[in-house]
Amino acid sequence: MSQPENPAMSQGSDERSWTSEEVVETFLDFFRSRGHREVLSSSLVPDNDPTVLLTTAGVQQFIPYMLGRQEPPGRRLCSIQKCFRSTDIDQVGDRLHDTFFEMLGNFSIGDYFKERMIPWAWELVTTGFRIPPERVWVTVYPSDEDAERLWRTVGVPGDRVIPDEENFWGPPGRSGPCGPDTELYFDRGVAFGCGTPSCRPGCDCDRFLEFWNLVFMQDVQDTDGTRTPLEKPNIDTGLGLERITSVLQATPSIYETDLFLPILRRAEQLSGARYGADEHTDYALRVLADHGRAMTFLVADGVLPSNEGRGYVLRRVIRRAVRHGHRLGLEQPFVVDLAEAVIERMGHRHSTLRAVGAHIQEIVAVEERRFRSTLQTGLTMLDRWIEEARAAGATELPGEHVFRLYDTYGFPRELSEEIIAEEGLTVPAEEFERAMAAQRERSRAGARFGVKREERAAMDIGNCPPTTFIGYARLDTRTPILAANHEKSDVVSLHEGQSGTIVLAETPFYGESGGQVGDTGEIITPHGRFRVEDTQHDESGHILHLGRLIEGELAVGDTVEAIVDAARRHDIMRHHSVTHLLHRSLREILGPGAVQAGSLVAPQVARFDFPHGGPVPSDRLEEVEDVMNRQILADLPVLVEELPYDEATTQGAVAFFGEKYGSRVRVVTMGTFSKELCGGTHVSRTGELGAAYVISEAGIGSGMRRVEIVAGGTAHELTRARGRQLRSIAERLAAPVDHLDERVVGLLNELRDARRENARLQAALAEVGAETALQHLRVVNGVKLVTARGDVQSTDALLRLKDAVQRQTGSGTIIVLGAIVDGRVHFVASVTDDLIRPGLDAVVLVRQVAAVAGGSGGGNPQLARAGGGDPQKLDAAIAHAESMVRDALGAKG
RNA sequence: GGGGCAGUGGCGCAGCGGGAGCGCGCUUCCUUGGCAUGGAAGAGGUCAGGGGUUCGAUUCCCCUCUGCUCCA
Repeated sequence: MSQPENPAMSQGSDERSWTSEEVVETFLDFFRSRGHREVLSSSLVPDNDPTVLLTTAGVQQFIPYMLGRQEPPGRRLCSIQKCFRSTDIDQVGDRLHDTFFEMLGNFSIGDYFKERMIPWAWELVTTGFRIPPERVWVTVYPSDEDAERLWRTVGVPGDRVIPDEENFWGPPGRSGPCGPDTELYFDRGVAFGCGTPSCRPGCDCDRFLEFWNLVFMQDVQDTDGTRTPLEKPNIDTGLGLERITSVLQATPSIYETDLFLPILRRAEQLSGARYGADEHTDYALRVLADHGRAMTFLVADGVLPSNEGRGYVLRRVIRRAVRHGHRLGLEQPFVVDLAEAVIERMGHRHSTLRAVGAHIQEIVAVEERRFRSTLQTGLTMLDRWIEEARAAGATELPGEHVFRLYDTYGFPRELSEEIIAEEGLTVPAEEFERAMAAQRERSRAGARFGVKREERAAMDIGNCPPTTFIGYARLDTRTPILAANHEKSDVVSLHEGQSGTIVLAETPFYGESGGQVGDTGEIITPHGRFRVEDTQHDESGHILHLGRLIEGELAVGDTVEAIVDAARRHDIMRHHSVTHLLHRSLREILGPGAVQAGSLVAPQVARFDFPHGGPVPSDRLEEVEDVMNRQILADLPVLVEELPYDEATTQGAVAFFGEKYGSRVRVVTMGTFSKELCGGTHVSRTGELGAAYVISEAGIGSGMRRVEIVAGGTAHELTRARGRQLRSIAERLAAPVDHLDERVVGLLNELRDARRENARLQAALAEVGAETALQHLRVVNGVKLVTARGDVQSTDALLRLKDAVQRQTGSGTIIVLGAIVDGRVHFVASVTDDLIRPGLDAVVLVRQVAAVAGGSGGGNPQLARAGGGDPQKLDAAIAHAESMVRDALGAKG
C-alpha cells in the first residue's frame, strides 16, 4: 500500500510502527495512570447472564455493577475483553467482518462522566496514539448537546462533529440502562472513499472507519419504554483492538495487522496460496485467519462443538474453516496447524491458550475429521445427481436436492452450488429458499413454548431486595412474605386453591441452579398453608417459590414458617455430591476431556453430560463406579468454603461455565479427590452416599454422552429391584442365580439347534407331502395340474411343499395347494412361465381360490399366495381351483 | 426444544408389500515350488426393538433406542 495512507508517515512526526502489544499497553497505561483498575477479560461464555450466547462487549461483565446489584472492585475500571459476534459469521471473509475480536474499554461506575471522558478520549487518540487530529471525525446523538460542546472545546471543528440518530445505546432487553453515545471515526483518505459530496462518517464506503464508541449510560428504561435519568450515570467505551491497530499500522484492513498476519501466513504456507494474488483465495485466507482465532478462543473458554447454542456456533466456525481450506486445495487436515499458529501468536497475552493448547487441538481435529466425512458422503450424492441430470439432458439440478444435502447431511450449500456450476449446471436459488422456509415453518409449527419462565418474567418484584439464601445450613426459618403473584400479576393476598409465586425475605429453599432442581416444601402462614412445588431464581437475585395455597389465606407481610421437604432435599444433596465424584472419576478413567457439559441433579437420579467420542464400554463404566465407590467407602469429608475467585482457581478448583463470577465463590472439596466451584448443596461426608451406580450411558448428540447415576436410597431401591428381577428369572428358568448365564447360553443353543432341526424336518416332510400331493396330478389339455391339500404347520412349509412338487413335474405345471396354519387358511399357487398368459397366472388363480374361503391374496404371475377366511371351506376352495383351471384351459381350446 | 435422514451377514452397501441379496472379508478345496492372483464350494442374518395396517411387512404407519444433520 502507498505511503500517504499511514497517518504517522503522512504526519511525518513519528515514523515508528506500532505493534498491537504497544497499542494495548498504551491504552492500559493511559487509563491506569488515571485511576482505573484493570480487570481481566471475562470468559467468552457469559457467566452472569444465561440469556446471552457469547460475550459481545466489554461492558457485559460490568452490568451488575452498573445496576447496583453487585459491588464493583472499583469505580474506574478498564479491560481488554475477548468478544465474539456470531451474527455476521456468514459474511466473514470480506475485509470488514470478523467474529472474534478484542475490545479495549474503560468504564466509569457512577464516577466520572462526559466532561472527563471526551477530553481523555481526544488526548489518548491524538497524543497517546498520535493520530493526526485532522483525520478524526466524531458522531454524536442529535440531542446530546453536551457531547457536541465538549468535542468543540477539545478542538474538533464543527464540520467534523456529525449528528447521527443511530448513536443511542439501547437497553440490552426490554428494560435497563441506556443512553446516547458518541463515536470516533478515522478518515482513511479520499482515496478510500466513494467520492460523493455527502460522504462522511456512517457512509457505506471504506473512507471512514469507526474505531471507538463512547456510551453515556444516563437513563434507565422501564418495561413500558419511559426513561428516567440515572442518579449516577456511567461510562462504557469500546475501542476495537483490531481496528485501532489497523489504523496505526496503516493496513488496508484488519487482516494485515500483526494480530492476523502470522495466522494468515500460516494459512498461506499450508495451502501454498499467496495473499494478495487473487480475491477468491484472499477471501478464503481471511476466513481461515478469523475462524482460526475464533475456534481457538471458543474451545479455550470451554465451548465444544455441538448442535445447539454456542457449541453450534463453534461447529459452524470450524466447518467454514475446513470448507474454505478445501477451496484452497487443502486436502489434508489442517485446522490443528491453524490453532497452533493462533496459540503461538496470542499465547503470551492469553496464557490459557498455552495451558489448554493440546485440548484445543484435539477438539478441532475431531470436528474437522467428522466434517470431512460428511463432505465425502455429500460429494458422492452430488456426483450421482449430476450424472442423472446429464443423462436426462437437464441443465439444472432441483433446489430441493441441494437443500436436502444441506439440511439432512450438513453439506454446505455454497459448495454444492460451486460443484454444480463447475459441471456447467445451475440450481434455481428460489427453490432452495423455498425449501428452507418450509423447513423453518415446520420447525416453528412443532415448537411449544415453556409457560413457567414466561409467568416468572411477568412478575414485577423489582422493588424487593434480593432474597437471602440460608438453605446451606438450615431447612426451615421464620421470615416475612415480601411479594406474591397470581396469574402474572402482583397481588397482596392469595386465597385457598389459588396457584401463585411468593418471594420471602430469606429462604431455606434452593432455587434451581447449576443443574440442581429447586426445592419443594411448605410455607405455613398464620392462616394457611402454601405448598411449594418448585423454586426458581429470577434475574434480579430473588428466589421465587412457585406453588399453590392449599389451605386458608396468605397475605404479603405475613410472617411465615418456610419448611423445605427435608427427605427430598437430602436425596438431592446426595445426588449432587455423587455428581462431583462422578465428574472426577470420569476424568480419571476417560481422560481430561470428560468435562462437565451439563447436569441435572434430582432426588431420584443425577444426570451428567460430557463430551466423548463414542459409547463408553461397560467395563470402563464399571471402573468409574469403582472409583466413585472407593471414595464413598473412604468417607471423605466434604468441605465447603468461600474464597476469592482468583484464589479458588489457582488452587486448582475445576471451574464450570456458568458459575458466578462474583468476588467470592463457593468451593466444594471432597478430601483430596475433588475440588469444584459449586453453588449447590452437599452432604457433609461422602459416606452418606451409601453407594453409587451408573444406571445408563447414552449418546445425546454427536460427541456428547450422558451418564445417569443413582446414590443413597435410590441406589438401594435399584439393587433391590434388580435382585428381585434376577430371582424371578432364576425361578422361571429353574436355575440358581449364579448359573443363570450358562443356563441362558444353553437355552439359546438349544433354541438354535431346534430351529435348524425343524427346518430339516420341514424339508423332509415337504418331500413326503409332495408324494401325496402328486397323487392328485392330472393332465388337462397337456397341462400338468396339481391341486391338493397339504398337511403342513407353516406357510413356509407350504411353499417348500410346492417346490418339492414342482421339482417332480417340471415345466407346463400349475399347482394350487392349500393348508390350515394356526387355524387360518393359506394357499399358494404357481404357474410355470410357459403357461402364463392373460387371464391365467398365479395371482388370478390364488385370488379366486381364496375368495371361495373368504380371503384374498397376491404375488407375481409365477407364484402367488393368499390366506384368511373360513377353514371349513378349504376343500371346497381346492375343488374350485381345479374346475377353474379346467375352464381357463378349456376356453382356450 | 422442533424438523429431516439412516439402522439389512464381520465391514461397506443394494432391495422396499409376496421365497433375504451384492462387494470385500472368513472357511475349505483346486491352480502354484512359495506368494500375489485366478477358479470352485461353503459358513454366517429374530432385515435395531416393540406395536399397528394387511391374506401377507425387511418393505407402509406409530412409538422407543442408536447414529448423522439442519434450525432456534
